Amino acid sequence: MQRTLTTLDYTVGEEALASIAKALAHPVRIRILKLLAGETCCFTGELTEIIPMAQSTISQHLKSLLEAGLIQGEINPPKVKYCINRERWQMAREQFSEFFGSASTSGCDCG
Amino acid sequence: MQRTLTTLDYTVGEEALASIAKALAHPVRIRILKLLAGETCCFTGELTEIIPMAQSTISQHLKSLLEAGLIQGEINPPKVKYCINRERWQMAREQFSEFFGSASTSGCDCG
DNA sequence: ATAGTTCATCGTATATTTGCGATGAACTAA
DNA sequence: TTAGTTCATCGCAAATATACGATGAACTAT
Repeated sequence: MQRTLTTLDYTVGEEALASIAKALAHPVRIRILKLLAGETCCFTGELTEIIPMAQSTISQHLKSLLEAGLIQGEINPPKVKYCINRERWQMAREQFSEFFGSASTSGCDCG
Repeated sequence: MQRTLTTLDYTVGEEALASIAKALAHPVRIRILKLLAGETCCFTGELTEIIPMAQSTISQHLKSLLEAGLIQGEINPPKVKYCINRERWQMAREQFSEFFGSASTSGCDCG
């Protein structure tokens, strides 16, 4: 959107974390990732059979996961194999871990 | 939206994780959380001074963080103090940790 | 060549998110 | 009472997200 008058510039870390979080912000994408993560190896469009959603919709979700870098695909005609991008997955894991670890454990008098 | 014909029912965990991820899906909310997390104690609407955004916009972001349970507020007239909800924060941390830990580390032949 | 399979992309409709200014509620200070 | 402060909420506009069916690209099999 970016209609903010004073251009707010975020750090790379802030952008990155928000970007990954956005990719995780829909339950069906969580499910897809869990399915892919559970496989010893790759997975394919059996997703279409498992998940009761239009094929185009699933393809769209896969695209957003791809763009977030959380998964990767390999065209394997006539199919396409998708799997977790282990490297990025690990990075994401660390980013979240660091983020959640940043809060001081000392309580506050709120609430 | 929910225009899916076959009602897709997600698990509680899927919904919960997606819900928290949604709250983290905007860089300004990441920044707000980092600010709150960095304080030894609570924080207030100095956010409005630190972050170059309309007061109403910040208030809206705070609301979504509240609804996600990640922060809590205490009315302290004429101000309002916000702080991290340590309990929910810890829960979120564990949920993400578990989620990211679920992927088998064995590589795949994709990509 | 013809038909079938698998998948991405386009176009469309609707819902949600994001941002702002304006207003009002709640309280304090004078 | 009258101002002033702090914050939430409303109403609006624009951008994104979500879902679908339809179509097309790429490849296989016959």
